[in-house]
Amino acid sequence: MNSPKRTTIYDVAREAGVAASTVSRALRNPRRVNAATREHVLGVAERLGYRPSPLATALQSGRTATVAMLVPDITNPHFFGTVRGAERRASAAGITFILSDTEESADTERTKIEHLARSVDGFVLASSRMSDESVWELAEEHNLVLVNREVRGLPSAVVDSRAGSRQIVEHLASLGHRTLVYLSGPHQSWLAGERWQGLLDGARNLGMRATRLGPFPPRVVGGGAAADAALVTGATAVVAHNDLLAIGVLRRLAERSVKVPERISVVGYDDIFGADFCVPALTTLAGPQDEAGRSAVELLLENRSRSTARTPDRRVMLPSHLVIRGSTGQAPR
Amino acid sequence: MNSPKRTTIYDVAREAGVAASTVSRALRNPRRVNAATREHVLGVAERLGYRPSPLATALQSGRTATVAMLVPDITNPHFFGTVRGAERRASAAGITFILSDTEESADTERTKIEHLARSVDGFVLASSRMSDESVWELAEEHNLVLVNREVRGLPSAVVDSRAGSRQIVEHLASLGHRTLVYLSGPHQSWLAGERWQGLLDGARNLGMRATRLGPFPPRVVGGGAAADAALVTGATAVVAHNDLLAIGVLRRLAERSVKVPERISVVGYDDIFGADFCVPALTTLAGPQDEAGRSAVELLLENRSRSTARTPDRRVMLPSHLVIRGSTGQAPR
DNA sequence: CGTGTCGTGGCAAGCGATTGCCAAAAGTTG
DNA sequence: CAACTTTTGGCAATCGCTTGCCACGACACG
Repeated sequence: MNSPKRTTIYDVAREAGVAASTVSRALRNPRRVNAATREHVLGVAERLGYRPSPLATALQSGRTATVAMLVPDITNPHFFGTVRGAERRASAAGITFILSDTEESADTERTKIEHLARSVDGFVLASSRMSDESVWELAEEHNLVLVNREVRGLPSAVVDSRAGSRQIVEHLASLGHRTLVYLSGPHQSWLAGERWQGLLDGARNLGMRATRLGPFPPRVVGGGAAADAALVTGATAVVAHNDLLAIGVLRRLAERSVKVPERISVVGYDDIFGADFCVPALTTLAGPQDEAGRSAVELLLENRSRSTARTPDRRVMLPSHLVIRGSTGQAPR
Repeated sequence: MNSPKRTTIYDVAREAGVAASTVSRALRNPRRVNAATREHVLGVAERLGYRPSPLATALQSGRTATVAMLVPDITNPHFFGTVRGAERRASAAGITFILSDTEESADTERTKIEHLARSVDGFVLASSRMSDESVWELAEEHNLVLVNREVRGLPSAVVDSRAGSRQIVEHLASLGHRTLVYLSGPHQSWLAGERWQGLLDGARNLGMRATRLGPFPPRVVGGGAAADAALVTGATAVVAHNDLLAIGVLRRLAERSVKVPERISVVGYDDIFGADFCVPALTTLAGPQDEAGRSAVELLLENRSRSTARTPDRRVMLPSHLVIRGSTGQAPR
């Protein structure tokens, strides 16, 4: 492995009979050299199979053409769409994409940022678990864009959960439900707060009663306890923090022979893979998660200007929509 | 963003009253400097919040402490486990993890490798779509480890599909099936070949008849055509290239009111998320995919020695096991 | 034909580390 | 105490590329 020597800009320069600087310019700054020279240099470069060293370029110019995305848990299907969108966008721009798992920990998040800081142009923080202050503080030093999280003055791409949550409530109300229980996600999750607020707003408007339980681990296994807890509240509808949890709930309810949706309706968030073929199929709030990832990278790219001048905080808010399936139905009477 | 100036090794050197080289040694090569000086330097470095520049280090030393993983399609749940395992392992070793999607294309694969070559210490190629020759050729120049793919003389980590496929056949035979049809995956997929061979072997041993159909796109949508094609063969059991396809088949069969497993049994591969809660739950060949990812990175790390001397080809073969669920049953008579 | 402008290309100084080589200091030995 | 070895720290080159600055020639203009 590792060829003895890769061809450098100097090899090209020598072969083409010009200075290294000219080669560099021919490559990066076309208008700075004579068209003819440029052609020639490009030809030689091609012939020699020259490939620039991203490292050297980055070291010198300060631009790494790399972005990193930090995700609390790559295992969680919730993030698949976002990761995919971000990767695609980066790749399309010829930007290297680093993916890192932060294990649901704010500390790990901070550590990784510090660690990667010099190797990337910026970070996409998906559902960051850090406090507002921490994020804000880090943003002083690093180029950050948030996904599904908002912090005063920082660029972000979020899928609207509030309006979506209100849609959920309206949907439930239209089916005759008068009470709902929200099975909350992680304590530090901004999204969980948003969702709850949206539900609360909606409930208030429609005169429904909404209660919150949890937090529960936002995974299938969390659904057991969540379902049991939900049942004792007597609510006719449960809204789970995400589809994973909702699927867990569905499973537990089936175990306990509680009919869905006859006896109780279940709603999730994210419309992950599988939400359409679990039984009953899950009513869920779908959103363009990959679009969020895409936008985030885009914002990052815009921001690459090294000016300390904060760009007018760019925020992207993406609409969500309710996908109605078999897990919601008329409230029992 | 981007603080005006990050502290460099020189800042530390000045502040500590030593030469830059000493600082470098204190950090990397402890035994090369006096313990006292070392303490002092480390203290100053700490106080100044010094963080080495991975770029500079890499440029000089040739080691980037970075690995890249190339995946045909990050969207495909099949790879989630592998990606996760690889990311975890890299992260644990303090190694930066680059993830890239090759869009099921051998060309993209090659391009990306070429592009990243200078920025990484090696590549993990998951289910590479390149020809044996291409891979072999690239391996001359780059540090490669394959996942779920074998090429003469190259290190690889694979989940055993052959033995697993035989298990599948045995299982089906024990249920009285006499014929099975394999719904094949992508043409260039090595794995598809392995699986088919395993099925064929098994069938031969047990006197069953096995036929192959396809290739089909290994996604849920591929299941429609696949199911229809399978039905006309009259086989009582279908083995789909992966769970995605199997789930698509299940769905199509349900649409056509073909009872599973009464009328026909369905088997998948991978045991992806959802395989346990689709209806009927899917019998599938499960394997430690994350283990494969983990091992691959490990092999890469071992190989980092820049010696051109090929290390004794390390291969890791991981056992798979059959998970039997509701989609397989007694053959109809 | 002198002078001012532009268009091009080269020189050389970094970017932030690592490392071979050398020399001074310290320790060892007879 | 001389001669020698070992420890320890510094100098400076190097990795491959970018870019500010300068110089040279061509061309335009009066």
